[in-house]
Parts: sequence; C-alpha cells; structure tokens
Amino acid sequence: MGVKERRERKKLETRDKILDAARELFIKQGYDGVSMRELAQMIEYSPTTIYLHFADKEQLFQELCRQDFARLAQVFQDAEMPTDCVERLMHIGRTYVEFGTRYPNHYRLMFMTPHPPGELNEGDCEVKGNPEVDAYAFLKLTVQQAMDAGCFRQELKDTDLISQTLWAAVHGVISLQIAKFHEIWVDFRPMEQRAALMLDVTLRGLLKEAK
Amino acid sequence: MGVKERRERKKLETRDKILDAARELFIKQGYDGVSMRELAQMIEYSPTTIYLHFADKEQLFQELCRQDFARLAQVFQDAEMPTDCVERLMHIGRTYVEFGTRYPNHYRLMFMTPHPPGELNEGDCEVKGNPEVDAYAFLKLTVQQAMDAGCFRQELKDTDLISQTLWAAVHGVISLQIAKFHEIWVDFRPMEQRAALMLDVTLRGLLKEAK
DNA sequence: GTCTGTAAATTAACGTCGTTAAGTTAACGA
DNA sequence: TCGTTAACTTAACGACGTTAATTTACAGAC
Repeated sequence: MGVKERRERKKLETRDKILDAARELFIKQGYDGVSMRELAQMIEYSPTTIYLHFADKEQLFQELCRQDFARLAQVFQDAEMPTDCVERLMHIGRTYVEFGTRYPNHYRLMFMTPHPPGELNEGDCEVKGNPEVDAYAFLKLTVQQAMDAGCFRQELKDTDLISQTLWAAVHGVISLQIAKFHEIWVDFRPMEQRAALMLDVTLRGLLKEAK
Repeated sequence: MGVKERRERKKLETRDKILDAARELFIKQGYDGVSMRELAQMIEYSPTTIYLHFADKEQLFQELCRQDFARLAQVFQDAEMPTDCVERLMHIGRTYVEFGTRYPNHYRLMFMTPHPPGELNEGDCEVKGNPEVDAYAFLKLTVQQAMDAGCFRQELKDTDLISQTLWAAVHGVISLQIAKFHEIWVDFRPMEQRAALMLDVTLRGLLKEAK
C-alpha cells in the first residue's frame, strides 16, 4: 500500500517546488514585489494550485523565511565558536549582521514587518527555546554562559533583558541600513563601521571592566 | 486682484483637510490599512480629488509623516535640555523612544519601510542639517557638544558615526517592539526596561570612564 | 446678463492583485 | 467498468491605486 506515501511525497515535492520558486523571486523582488500569479507562472501551475499547499500569501513566505532562518541558527552551530565569551558574542553579532545584509528581503519580512497576533505555526513549539534552530535561544544561551563566567557587571542579572538589548542593537544597525540606505539627508557611514562600533560599544557597556 | 490668493488659500485648505483625515485614519489603521477610497469618503470628496493635491498615496503619507516628525525636532527644541551632556543624550533617546511608541504607524512608514531612491521633496534641502526641524541634525549637534566637552573616549572622533550608532541603538529597541511585540517565541521584557538598558549600555560604552 | 476660459471636482473605467467557488481531469481500488 | 477522491484549472469576485474623459462652478470681459 505504498500509494498514499507516493502521493504524499509527490505533494511535498510540489510544495518544495513552490517554495524554491518563491525564494528565487522573493530574494530579487521582496514580498510586495512578487505576485501569486507570477509565482504560479514560474512553476507552470495555475495560481489556485498554490492555495492547495499554503493558506495564503503571507503563510507561504513566512514558511520560506522560517526555513531560511533556521539555517542561520545552523550557521551558529557549525561555525567554530571562539572560547572567550565576549569574542563569542561578537561573533554571533557579526554573523547575524552578515545574514541580514545578505538576505534583506527575508530580514524585512521577518523582523521589520508586524504580523497579526498569529497563532503559532505547526512546528513552532519544538523550535522555541531549542538553540539548534532558534537563533534567539542560542544568543540567550551564550549570554547565560558569559554571565556564569562573571563577564557582566554585577547589576546585570536578567539574561533575557541582556539578550534582547544585544539583539536590538544589531537589529538597529541592520534595519536602518535596509530601510534608510538610499536616504540623502544623512551621510551614512559604511555598514561595517556602524556594526563594529555598535558591538564594541554595547559589549563595553555590559562588561565588568574595560579591557 | 485677491482672487488668485483666495483660490490658493482654498486649495491649501482642502489639502490640509485631506492631510488631517489621512492622519486620523493612518494612526488607527496604518499605511496599508487605509484606502484612498475610504479616505475620500471621510472628507466627502471623490477619490480622484486627492490626486489633485498629491501625486500618489505614498507621497501623501510621506508628507504627513514629514510634518509630524518635524514636531519631534520641535519637541527637542522646546523641552528644557539638561546641561550635562550625557543627560542630554539620554533625554534625546527617551524622547525619541516615546515618540516612536506613541506613533508606531508613523514610525513604521518613516524608518522601517524602504522607499524608492526618491528624489528629495521640495523643502527637504532647507530641512537637512537644520537642527530646528531635522532630528538627526539635532542629535549630531549634541554629540558634537559632548565630544567637545571631552566626554567620549579618545579614539572616537567621528560624530556622524557616533550619532548613527546611538540612533541605531534606540531604533533597534523601537522597531523590534513595533514589529515583534506580539511574538510568542521570545519573552519580551517591558519596553521601558529595554530602552533604559540600551541607553545605559551604549552611553557607558562611548564615554571615557564609568561614572 | 451673456459668453468664455479656467480651475475644481466627478464619473466611469482600467489594470492588477489576493483569493475562492465551481468545474474538470486523472488515477486508483473495488 | 464504475465510483471515489485527490490534483489541478477556469472563471470570476471584490478591493485596490490610479487615470482619461467629462462635468460643474465661477471670475472676468463685453
């Protein structure tokens, strides 16, 4: 009775085909720049077919970003992490910035666009808190380790708060870059300089003593 | 020959009427949530009339945000500024955060949405660099003063870079709040705590010595 | 008072989009 | 061979931003 399985596999194949085409268009044109019709034409299906695999446009691209950002957490895992806890935080920050800069449309949809109160998608429960796929959890873990090693100032005890501050700091650099890059009325310094100073400054402010 | 003047005034009145209605809807519903038809109905004109005063939807709401953010720079001016330079930077940061939190839709359109390479609008030339209407210029000025007073570490000499880092820091807190507030998979600390720690940390990292 | 030119405003439509109801095709089990 | 079900398409709905063509309102000229 391998029929159902074959069908399921076929269905998943189609789904992946949609996702792959969506990814290609999305990277080039962003969320609003991609129409369902265009996407359908690319994979040579009718637009309706997409709705057999995804509830609507937003869910499709959310799934897309979810997959690709899982790879981010993977990168954290794979990259050999420095042993020094401060270096490690720096390394995470730089990796995050690089990822956001490489995939600005992904970044925009995931972190610069408000989404409806959204019930958790399937699979989200396993994701949350698992450092292997959840980049925030990985950051928090590293912050915890740094705190255990006594790196931070004594007053600072809330690992969530610290993690969120570090996150917001690099997020500020990336998102300002994505949204305001073209702006004329401010002489923007090169992205790398801003990212470097931001990491330097925030970590200095968090640590027990200037090195 | 007061005819032309009367006509012009009338036209400006209509324009302001449009802007006022747009503001009301925009605050409640955001850019995508407001349709030109709805806006037209509110002011009891036909949708086409709007296009006699504004080139398109985006330009309308850009003008709206431009006006309202000029008020932000005004607030900086009006508020009695602390004399201590660090306190002053803190004050600016807090004011900025408060403004962004109060008008999230404004903030989103202005600082979280990429706009086409955009030629400068009329009036932008006078705005740029003028601390009375340009909030960034005001920040940069204050940074310059702090630097002149010898507050910062010696290596830090680029006022633009420092300003942009401070800006990105608070921007990170605000924009993450706006975009990710509803998210379940991270236990967000209260906005105020995050903003406070961010300001504390970045300024500590910039200043010559811990106080 | 009538005519004329012009600015202000409207009607009606175009083209595009996300989405869906209804209908068609194809493949399998009985 | 028939009936069931999944996969897929056709055709359309309703909303949107925008525009071409048209009408209305009104100041000045005769």
